[in-house]
Amino acid sequence: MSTRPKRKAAEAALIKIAPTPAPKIVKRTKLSSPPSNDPKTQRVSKFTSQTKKSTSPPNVSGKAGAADNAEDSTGPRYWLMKAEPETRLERGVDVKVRFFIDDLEAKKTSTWDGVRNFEARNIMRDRMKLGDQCFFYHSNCKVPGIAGIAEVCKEGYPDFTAFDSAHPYYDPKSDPENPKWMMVDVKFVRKLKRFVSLKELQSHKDGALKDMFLIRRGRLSVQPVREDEWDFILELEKQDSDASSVQ
DNA sequence: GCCAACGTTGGC
DNA sequence: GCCAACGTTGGC
Repeated sequence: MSTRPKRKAAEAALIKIAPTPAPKIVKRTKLSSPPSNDPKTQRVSKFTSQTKKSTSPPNVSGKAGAADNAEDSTGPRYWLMKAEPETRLERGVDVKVRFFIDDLEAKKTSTWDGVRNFEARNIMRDRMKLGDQCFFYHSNCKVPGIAGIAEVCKEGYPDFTAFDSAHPYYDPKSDPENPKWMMVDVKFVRKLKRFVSLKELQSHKDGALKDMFLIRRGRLSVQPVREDEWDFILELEKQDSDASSVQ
């Protein structure tokens, strides 16, 4: 997270956090993801975009856009969350926000902190529900792509890393009384049998994945995945990588 | 490391 | 509320 809020700073966070003051929040598990945009962008789709459980209020702000996935009321809903598996320097300092599928597997669950983009925040705050399935995507690395699957195990709540001035994802504009940033917790489900790279996904950009958010608007760090896209990608997973392309 | 795309900020 | 300047994301 850190400045760029991207993904998983969590770990880093942990690392750093631990030592830091962060008092109130005890639980930080860690992970984070990136941020992204805001409300205006959203588009409602034909699917309904409402969240299903009535739990959450319709936020005005946002729904995520895109075609949204599934979100609707029934059935499982799907998302894609980006994590950065490689270390990244910020202002010359290793911010240690790196987080990848093996880290989640080892930890079992993690916070998805560090997202500093309104649209992504709105998705986590309003639309991600317990049990929703998420592709765990590796970004900003040599071979970007989908590495595994996670599941939402705690719905939106304040991202406490924003309150900690010692944390790389600190945001002075967010305070506990009026949190600006939200996160969810996810748990490890499984790694894909083989890594499905962005390149491979892009090879279907004129076909089954032509509307996929990742392809159309790559920058959003937490984004919806339609059920048909989800299923298609799981079918790709079953094929030989050779068959398709990409490694 | 480059750079295009795009989100955010802030003046007006 | 528009829009230009600026900053970030993230693939390559």
